[in-house]
Amino acid sequence: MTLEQVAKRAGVSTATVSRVLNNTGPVREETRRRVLRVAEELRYQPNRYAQRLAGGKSRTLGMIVSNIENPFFLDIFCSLEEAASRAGLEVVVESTNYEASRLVAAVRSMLGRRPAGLAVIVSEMEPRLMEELTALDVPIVFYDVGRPAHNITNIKVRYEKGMQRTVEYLYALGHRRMAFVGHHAGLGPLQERRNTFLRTIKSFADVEHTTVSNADGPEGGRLAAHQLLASGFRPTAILCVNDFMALGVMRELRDQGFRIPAEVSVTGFDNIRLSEFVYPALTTVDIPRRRIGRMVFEVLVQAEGGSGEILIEPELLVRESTGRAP
Amino acid sequence: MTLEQVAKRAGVSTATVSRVLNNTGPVREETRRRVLRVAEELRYQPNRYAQRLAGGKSRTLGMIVSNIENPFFLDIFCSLEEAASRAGLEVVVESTNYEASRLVAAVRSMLGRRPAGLAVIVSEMEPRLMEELTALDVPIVFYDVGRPAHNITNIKVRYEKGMQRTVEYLYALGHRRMAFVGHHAGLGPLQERRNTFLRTIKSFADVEHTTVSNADGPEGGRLAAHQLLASGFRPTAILCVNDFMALGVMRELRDQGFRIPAEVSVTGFDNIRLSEFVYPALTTVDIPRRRIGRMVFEVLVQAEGGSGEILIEPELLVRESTGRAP
DNA sequence: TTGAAAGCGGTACCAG
DNA sequence: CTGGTACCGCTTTCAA
Repeated sequence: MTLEQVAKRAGVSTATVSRVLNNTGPVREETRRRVLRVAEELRYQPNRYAQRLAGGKSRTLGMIVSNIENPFFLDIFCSLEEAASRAGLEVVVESTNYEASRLVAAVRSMLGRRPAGLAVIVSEMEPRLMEELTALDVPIVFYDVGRPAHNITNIKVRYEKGMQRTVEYLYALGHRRMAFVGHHAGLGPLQERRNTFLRTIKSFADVEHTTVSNADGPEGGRLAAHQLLASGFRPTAILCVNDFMALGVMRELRDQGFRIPAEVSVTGFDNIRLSEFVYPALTTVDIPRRRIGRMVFEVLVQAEGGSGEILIEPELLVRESTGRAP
Repeated sequence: MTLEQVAKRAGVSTATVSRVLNNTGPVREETRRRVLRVAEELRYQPNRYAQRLAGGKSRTLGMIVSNIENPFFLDIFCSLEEAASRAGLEVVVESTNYEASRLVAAVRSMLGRRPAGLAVIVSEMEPRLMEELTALDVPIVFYDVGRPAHNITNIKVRYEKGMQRTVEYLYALGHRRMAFVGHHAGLGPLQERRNTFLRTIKSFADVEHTTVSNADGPEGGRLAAHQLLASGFRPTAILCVNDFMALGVMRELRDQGFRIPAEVSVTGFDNIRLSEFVYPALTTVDIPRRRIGRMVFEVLVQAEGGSGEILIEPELLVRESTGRAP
């Protein structure tokens, strides 16, 4: 089913059909009706590829995330998508599973779509990618990775601040043996988080500590906790790099008979919606994902790029999974 | 950056560039190298729209789901995506939020992409949509809704069976006051589930029961439970239409001081991965989402459509959220 | 082994 | 108001 067939059947030119379908340019009311009717009858659906090719300006935003199954990323995607669709834009996502090679492939693939903007919300990075992207004139937003540059704006969360607050809070509750559970310790931003933990903890001379790492997600969290406990270390508090992993950590603790928070306190990071539904409700650090999604939209579409850095202040949320050290 | 620019710079025709980039047709080794080098230098990225338009056969699958934030749908998407990308296909998703109008829009939008196949994993339906789709020659898979037809295959879960098992199980544990928590009670498949509950329960003459409905998701589950308890009815078991809502139901029960399962038993449906990480681990009915994702792929791509019905047998998984009636 | 050129299905400008 | 037509950027014959 093509525009031409519709045109033929309606006895008009393709130009006219295009005009009525897109409400562009004047068309006699009667003609309009006729075309509309035929298009309806034929169940005509414009070929999007032809449309884009001919059309010029792009109507799609690209978004690359590390792990779409982690609600943190999913939430950002959903709010971006919401804002975008309100403006008549579509957003296509791709998930890299934290692999730099997939990130490169994803970026190339997105670029092939000639997007109106690109959001790169990932933890992995490939140095040459930065150069490549810097040269482009597509508006880009990075989260966590990258540096501001022409047409590139960065969104960064003051992770240290959240971490610091958390450690101080736990310390005040009497905790002196803490562990950090993370994932992909080799990737820049994630390594940095681990280091932040280490740095923070060292300012308290009398705190024993350790860190473990496993896959992102509840299962990874569970395995990490398992490793941790198997090592013989007995933390009274476990700080997780994100809520998603914290879910698994709590499960493993319970399976091994530890009460939360009576015997072990657990904290997360992100404040995914699930975190207040689990039991005990998770003490965590809020990162305003919906706000981030909207920001991404604004930077990409309304500011049409710009450049610079946006800092987000995370906020400690005390709930039920933490308490006085035993 | 276009093919032509690459061609010009490499001193060859666009045809040749196309050949080397796609590895189609013979090209002298030296020419190939030169073209490749230039393409690299120019960071050439083919325009996907032009490619598709010229190319002919589609390399994309469309998938429409009711609520991408519900892990049930997300899991199916991820496994389909996995299978597809292994075969060099991409899949684009759209989420309807259970609105029939959005379903219609989503289908049209997908059709505009001239997909190689379309998966419609939703609970809402629009009668005229069925006709429209039946006329098409695109392979289609429905889950939950629709009827088999030419090029249309249906995947259905024997919901009654799972429900029956669950009720029997709870009955055997002594439960005589049960409630069903659902969402979108007006939509066919969901209404059917509620009815299944009602039908099943009626075969046990001495069971008091009721049903409530709210939005899909933990928050909806919480609100539903709130309503339920506010009504004065005191169920000893609450059966949820899915795990996602069950999370919220459990939270509300606890907030109101009920112990699970000592005072109230809770069951879910789907067996999303989260269900074994929450506390208490959720008794639920397994629906093999990854298998469904793979099936969708096979039907769409390998069988290139076909038609018929695929039945899936769900299985009760007893975990910690259910126990003897108090 | 390579190039010229005809589409693919639209959009939009220019005449009429 | 409407039609003719030149692209958009790539793939794919068909000849050379």
